[in-house]
Amino acid sequence: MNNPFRPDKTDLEILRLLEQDGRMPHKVIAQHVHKSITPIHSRLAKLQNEGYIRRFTALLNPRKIGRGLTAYTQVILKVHSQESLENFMKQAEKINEVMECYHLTGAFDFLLRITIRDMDAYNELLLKKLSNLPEVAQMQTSFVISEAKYNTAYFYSRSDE
Amino acid sequence: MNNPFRPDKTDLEILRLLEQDGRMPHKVIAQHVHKSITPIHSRLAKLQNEGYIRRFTALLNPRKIGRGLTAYTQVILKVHSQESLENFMKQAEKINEVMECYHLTGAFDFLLRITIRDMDAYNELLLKKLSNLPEVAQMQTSFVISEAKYNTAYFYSRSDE
DNA sequence: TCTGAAAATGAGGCGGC
DNA sequence: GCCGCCTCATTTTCAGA
Repeated sequence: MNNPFRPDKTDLEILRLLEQDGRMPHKVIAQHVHKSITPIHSRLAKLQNEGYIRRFTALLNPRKIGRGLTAYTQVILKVHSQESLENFMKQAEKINEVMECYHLTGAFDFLLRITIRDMDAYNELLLKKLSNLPEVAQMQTSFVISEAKYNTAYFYSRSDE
Repeated sequence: MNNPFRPDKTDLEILRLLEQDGRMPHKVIAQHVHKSITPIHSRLAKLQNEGYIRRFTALLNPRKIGRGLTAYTQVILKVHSQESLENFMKQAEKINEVMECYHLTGAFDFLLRITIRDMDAYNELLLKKLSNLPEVAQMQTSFVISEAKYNTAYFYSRSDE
């Protein structure tokens, strides 16, 4: 009954390998962890059921698909009521160019990661959408000059180019 | 010879589907785009060769694997020479907890995304590694209270929970 | 470039240890 | 909880239009 699942070393190694290559065959994983395919299969099912793996995905190259400009925008709200916070988050989520939105401690309230084609497109986004968000008191935007590191793998530090 | 590859609508749809599910079978993709399996296979090979797909990966749940705390740290350097910038980037890349590092326009120089177990672990990281980076003049850190949106898919806005 | 089909490889299920 | 075998699904290659 009360048997909380805790991944062992083999489970963590499976996660590490799948972070490196989400399509690695079970056979290859099995060789790495010195087991047969069957336990890989059952462990993987368990890891997914327990929510260790959010999803499998293909990471694309934003430059190639017209999203070459990345902006980080700091937002300060006028009012910090629950309603105001929730409204802002709801609006931000709906904007496709906003890839990430975090509520933060510190000098400002929210940090947005925005990816978009170019500065002209950003200008349009700013005029048509961002500047119309009613909860916002101040916004300050910085643009990414270069990406020194971008890594989604917790168990394996790898800088994708 | 000079025949630059430009993805057509079918290619973009394949990318969109693989962003949603990096393990979607070619057969299922084929049904979505009303083609047979063979062209899916060859188009996918081309998209990978041309660098449209960076890689396939499993996105993990950071809370489950002891990386429940996320920090965004703004860094200002003392000196802005090429050497100083490059040294800082090299050092930042080497720190496993630094998942992303960007050189930015604006009021500060770099933005770091740091994921780590908890505040005690952050304290240790700060004392042992971050505060020893010689190029740094100022650092200001904000911690993530909540993640309103986290999306890696450019063609399909989806907020992962 | 596509369709259709064959060959090779991988995934998922079952009994036994 | 693991192994080996079996069956089914998927991937990859190939002939032809």
